[in-house]
Amino acid sequence: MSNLLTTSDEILASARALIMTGGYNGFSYADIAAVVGIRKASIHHHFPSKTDLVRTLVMRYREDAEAGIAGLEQRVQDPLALLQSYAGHWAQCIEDASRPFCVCALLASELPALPPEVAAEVKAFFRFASAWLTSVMERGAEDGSLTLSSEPRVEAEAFMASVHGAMLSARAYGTPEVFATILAPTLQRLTPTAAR
Amino acid sequence: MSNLLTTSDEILASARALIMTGGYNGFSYADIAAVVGIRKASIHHHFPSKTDLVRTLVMRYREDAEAGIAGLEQRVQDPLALLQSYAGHWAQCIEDASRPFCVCALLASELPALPPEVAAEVKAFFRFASAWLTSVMERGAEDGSLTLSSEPRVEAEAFMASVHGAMLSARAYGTPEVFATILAPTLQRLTPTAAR
DNA sequence: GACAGCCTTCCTACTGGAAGGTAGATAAAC
DNA sequence: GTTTATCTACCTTCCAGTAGGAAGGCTGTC
Repeated sequence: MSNLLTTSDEILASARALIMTGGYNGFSYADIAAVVGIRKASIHHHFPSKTDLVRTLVMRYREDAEAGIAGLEQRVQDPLALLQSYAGHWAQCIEDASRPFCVCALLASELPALPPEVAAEVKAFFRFASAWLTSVMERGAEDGSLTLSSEPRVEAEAFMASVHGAMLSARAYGTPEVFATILAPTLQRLTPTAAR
Repeated sequence: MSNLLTTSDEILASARALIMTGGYNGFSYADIAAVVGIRKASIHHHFPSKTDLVRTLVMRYREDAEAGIAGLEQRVQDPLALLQSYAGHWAQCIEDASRPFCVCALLASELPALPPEVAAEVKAFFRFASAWLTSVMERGAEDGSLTLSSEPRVEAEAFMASVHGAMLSARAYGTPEVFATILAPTLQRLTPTAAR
């Protein structure tokens, strides 16, 4: 086995790509098998049920996000720059079509139809993202690097909603630039007048 | 037939409710049959294929939205009040769980996996909503009832993104109030300082 | 008014294929 | 020699969709 990725990782990666395009009910074990190059039954060896597979996938997705955020926080301290990096990250993912949609945003839209175990993981992702953005808003309000017009918590939720809504519009119009176009004024509003 | 709704209308209504909870692949003809109280085959008489059914449903959804907007424009002239009514409409729909999600927002998230005919109708809905919101922003900028920080087009896209993102968050957290919480600062930013 | 033919709507019964999942064998790895 | 990973073969259930027919209503003609 000269491969860098384990089979289980390949299964997760292809499932993630498939979910990003069509959601939970938009892919099957047969689809994954075709991409990875193994048989359906072999997938069941790694993930007994589809629920197991997607729950693991979402857990891993959140862990990756947590690691990404931790890394970002080490490189960047300024709250405004953090928000810009976050938005910029997604702008790039959408524009180069590498990760055209947030897995958890897509799954959240079909939340009532998801297996409860998966739904719980999706909710956990939202809570994590919200908590991080709230902490960024709090730091920005404190050191004056962000101009908030509401409490940090509300500002964080509104920011996350803009990101998700902008993703949706970019997909609906088929024009990736729309994402950056929508985020630009959102970020500008948070920028102190002195820094403009 | 003492019924007020035709069977075809009942089929469309139950399909709409089912799509709102789980998207295009989240329901089947059998699900509709169970709700409406007829057999699967009878649905095929009204809508030969699932694509036909959903395309018709989205077309009708857009027509209803157009009629709703036209009615609103007759009752309300002030641009800010129009935006407030629009947001308030959704806040109510989400809070009383009657229409907990926008059909087109949900379908847009799975756009790449939809039949092309359905995808085209979803895109048309986004274009309509965007055009209307842009016209509201333009009128508001002209008569001073709205304070814009970008061009009307951009402001309209950002507003729509906030609405869709707020819907998603309300669903993800399972707390309908989040929708209004997110929209409040968005509307406040558009309100002229004198009117606050 | 009665009948004939047609149209609409719904039915039962079915098809082929895809879904998620299982049983059990094989072969290499530890 | 047990564990791990994969396979073939199969199961059950569900899916969208079809065939063909029964019931009832509408309409035109005598």
